[in-house]
Amino acid sequence: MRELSIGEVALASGVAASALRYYEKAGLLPAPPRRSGQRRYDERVFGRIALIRLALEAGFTVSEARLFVSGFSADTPPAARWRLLAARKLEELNAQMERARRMKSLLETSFRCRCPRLEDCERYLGAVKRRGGTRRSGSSCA
Amino acid sequence: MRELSIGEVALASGVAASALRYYEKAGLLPAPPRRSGQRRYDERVFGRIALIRLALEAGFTVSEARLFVSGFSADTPPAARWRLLAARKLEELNAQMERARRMKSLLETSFRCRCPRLEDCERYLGAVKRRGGTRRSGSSCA
DNA sequence: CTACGAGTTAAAGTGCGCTTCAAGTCAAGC
DNA sequence: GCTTGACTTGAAGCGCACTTTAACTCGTAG
Repeated sequence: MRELSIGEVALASGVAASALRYYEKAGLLPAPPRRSGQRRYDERVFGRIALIRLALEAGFTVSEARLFVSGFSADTPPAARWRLLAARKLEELNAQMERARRMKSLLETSFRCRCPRLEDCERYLGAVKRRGGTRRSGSSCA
Repeated sequence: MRELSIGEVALASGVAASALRYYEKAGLLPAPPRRSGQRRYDERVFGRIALIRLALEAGFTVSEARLFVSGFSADTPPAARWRLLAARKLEELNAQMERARRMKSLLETSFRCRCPRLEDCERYLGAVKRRGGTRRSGSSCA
């Protein structure tokens, strides 16, 4: 199990060294042992980093991600708060997926239609908003 | 067709008046006619606002959204750039949905498992990352 | 011994999407 | 005439997630 410098971890993970230091200060990454002042990581850090990136890219704020990874790593589990966060985030993820789905559908439709007027496609948007299908409204977007 | 003040539009749309002014300056909303200096909107603005909010909430930047709505409204259509943006955004939306799906799956699983150690669940995360299923890895997370 | 590259810190800077502020205009009501 | 409240503008401020900067310490190579 090699010991890795912050530069090596940055290179291998694709996350900048400055971001890794920032995550550490923010309580997302545990402070690794130092060799003459320099951080030495072991390979398990990659799992943690992947977890952090997934959470952040899924829309968690840094402090939400902190609670998430700390609750997740089960030392001092603040189970109640963790579950509350998880439940809230599940709803947000559903909303996010729904929005992405609607936007995709709108983009795909307007990609292939030569919709002459904004209004027509807004009517489509309205349809998308309410029913969410890829079906087309009777009135527009040939 | 009533003429609406910015305050009325803000109230009805749920978007702050300051944000509406910002959208106008940013070229997302057309500048409406003024009555003694004050903006007067008609109801069609709500469609535009919904379009803008959907795009922004789906992860478009303001300038992407500007291209999107302007290309969409078909006066001076910069079709090539529009289609390029649309294609790129479709990919991003797919990535976003995939991330949301993975995060959801992780959250749901760890919600109901009393996973004792971070590593085990990271192994699960690895499984989620590679295969993306809700299936469970042989080794962890009872 | 010197120079170099990679690391260290605290603090300041960045870009985005707004929000807030300060100072002013306008129409309506008393 | 005066006040009130909603509006106007440009400019400054904010929160977030980092990045950049400045000044410094190490270990290694020449």
